[in-house]
Amino acid sequence: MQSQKLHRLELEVMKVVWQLGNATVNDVRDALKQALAYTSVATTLSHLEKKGFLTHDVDGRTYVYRPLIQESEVSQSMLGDLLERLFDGSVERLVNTLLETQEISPEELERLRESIVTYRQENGDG
Amino acid sequence: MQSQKLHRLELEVMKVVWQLGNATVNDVRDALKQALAYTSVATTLSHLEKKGFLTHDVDGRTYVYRPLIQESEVSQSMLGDLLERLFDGSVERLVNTLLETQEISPEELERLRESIVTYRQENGDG
DNA sequence: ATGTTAGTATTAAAGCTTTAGTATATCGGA
DNA sequence: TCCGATATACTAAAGCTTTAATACTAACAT
Repeated sequence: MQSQKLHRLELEVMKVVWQLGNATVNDVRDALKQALAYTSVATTLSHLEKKGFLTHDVDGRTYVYRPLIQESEVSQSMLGDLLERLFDGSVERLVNTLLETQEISPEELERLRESIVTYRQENGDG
Repeated sequence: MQSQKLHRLELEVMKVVWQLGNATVNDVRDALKQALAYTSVATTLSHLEKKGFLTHDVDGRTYVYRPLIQESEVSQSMLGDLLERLFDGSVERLVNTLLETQEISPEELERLRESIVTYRQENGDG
């Protein structure tokens, strides 16, 4: 697996496949918000397979694609990339930017705090 | 200002200009890690100016570029975009991904916790 | 058997960023 | 004044993703 970075359309297509578990061209096409020609979707799936993100099984004439990489791996990779490029690797700066710009409910803030505390405990406090 | 999303090279160039406050083509060229022809940097600066991210003053024959947009605006915009596209807008999922994948020191974890608590207090606790 | 339909394979156009060559202008020194 | 150096302007090639047309193939209904 190379870069684990996906472009806009590639990511949207992968999201559908992740969601459905496996998917044909038509499955993906139907699930996409964006209206695309059948062949556009097929080409994108081919690309993703060539890049190693997907593979397919054959069902009659039809290819049934399934992921070879987890959504979490891609999310981690792309988030890590943005962290470096935009925030010079500073998690603190990134999180503070989120706090400043996103509307976060008190409940979610509390869960965030708990996540951090839990994580801190699990990984040795000092 | 349109999309506030910058591509790889555009972002690297803007980072230099933000850092220096203002910059000539040579200033940017010297500061970039990547070796590029003078004209490549000049073209990129022109593009950024056409897109409204920069403007320039004239000093003799030389253009001195300066930002028209703050780094924080771009960071916010691009992070928000990733949040939507990768985490369906869930700050919690994004932050948990950071906790799982990034090496965060106990000190930084503590500062993160404090940021969240402070932010929660400032915005009405429930 | 055969024609229609529904797949995939192949090819490439369109649209974008990156990269840089060439042309042109101007400043400054001999 | 004239030449070299250095600056921008203009143009476009290279490399990439997105998009889709066309060609090809096989299944299935009649």
